[in-house]
Amino acid sequence: MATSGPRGQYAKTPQRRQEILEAAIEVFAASGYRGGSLREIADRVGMSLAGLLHHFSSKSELLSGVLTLRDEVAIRDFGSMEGPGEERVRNYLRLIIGNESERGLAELYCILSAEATAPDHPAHDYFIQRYEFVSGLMYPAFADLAAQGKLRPGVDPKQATIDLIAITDGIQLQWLLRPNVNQMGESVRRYLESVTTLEF
Amino acid sequence: MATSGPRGQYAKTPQRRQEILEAAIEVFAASGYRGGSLREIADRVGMSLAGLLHHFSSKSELLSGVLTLRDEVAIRDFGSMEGPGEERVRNYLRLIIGNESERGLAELYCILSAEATAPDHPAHDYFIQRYEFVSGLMYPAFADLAAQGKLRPGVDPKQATIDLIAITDGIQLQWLLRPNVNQMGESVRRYLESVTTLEF
DNA sequence: GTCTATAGGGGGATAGAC
DNA sequence: GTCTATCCCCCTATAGAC
Repeated sequence: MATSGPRGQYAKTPQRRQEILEAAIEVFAASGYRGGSLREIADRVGMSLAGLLHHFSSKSELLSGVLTLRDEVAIRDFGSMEGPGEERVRNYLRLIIGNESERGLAELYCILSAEATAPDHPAHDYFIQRYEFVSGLMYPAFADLAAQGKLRPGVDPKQATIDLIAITDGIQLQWLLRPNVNQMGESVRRYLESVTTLEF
Repeated sequence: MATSGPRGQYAKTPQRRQEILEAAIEVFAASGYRGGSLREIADRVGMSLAGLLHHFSSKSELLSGVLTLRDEVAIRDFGSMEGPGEERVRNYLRLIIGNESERGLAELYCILSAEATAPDHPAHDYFIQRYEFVSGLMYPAFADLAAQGKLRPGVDPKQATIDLIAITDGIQLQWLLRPNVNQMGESVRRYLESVTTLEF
């Protein structure tokens, strides 16, 4: 066993793995997990199906790789996880507005989360945990705003967390179906202004 | 040509068609259009694949049948399309609350609408038109409420229409993934109370 | 109206050469 | 690390008997 440095389990060809993951994101975004095929992903990256399966030993493992990669990027983009409530909600809105220029990413989460409502879907547990993660990030933010008197009267932090996530997911679906009709950030901004006394 | 009575184009075995459509709803709800198979639908209704294809000549035609059937039911359930704004938003909320006891239906629309964001999906145009239909139903309701001074200051009827649909779709997805966490009607009710001066 | 049989394609995954 | 060849499964759809 070599020392667990950069030549560990996944040191074979990090670059190749990255290419495969990016192609997989495109294909899964367009056709979902069920509808997307490993052959098409392999074609896009210019290799054979068997070659791809050398790097990811099964379709579901490739999906795991995609989700892990996206989590790393998203967590980095979000910025601080420790700041005050106001900073977090502003970071959230900034992230949603940023997604307006990444249609493929919105497509990916839209189709995967819908597929993953089926209990036997390989990403079922992932999406449940993802909701818990986002809730666990935003609920304290709203609770902090409440403590500072920055929530409007009658607004419950727990409900606000649920509804913020709902309007985010819903506007994303709507944006994908009718790209011309609205901008995602506007709906999320309106929602945040409707539950807080802040301006965004 | 017979007179266009009950023995028209689709009079062969209306009951058989109905059974097939109901099985198709279950299968498409669980696995989506791409993931659902005609064989499984045929099995559920206790007939062969070829037998099924005698009633619906292709998979996409079966999907059309499902969507048409659901539209008929939904339009009937919604009630009056002509009443004042207040009645319409109340009908909308009532419909959403009613859906809480029809999980299969929520699953169906959730997965099909996500799949249908792909331009080549057989239900792509259907879901675009569906958004236009619902918008065309609810925008006049909010506009009427605005004219009666029943919208809160700063609320735009057009934006309210978009956000109402967004929160509805989003809370549905969330409900499917974590059924224990919330009730769909509550989020929609909260939204309606946040944009109007009415009580629900 | 329903069936069996079959065509014809695409899917994920493995074996083994290089 | 990448390939070709192959296995076996499931898919939609059609042909034709009953």
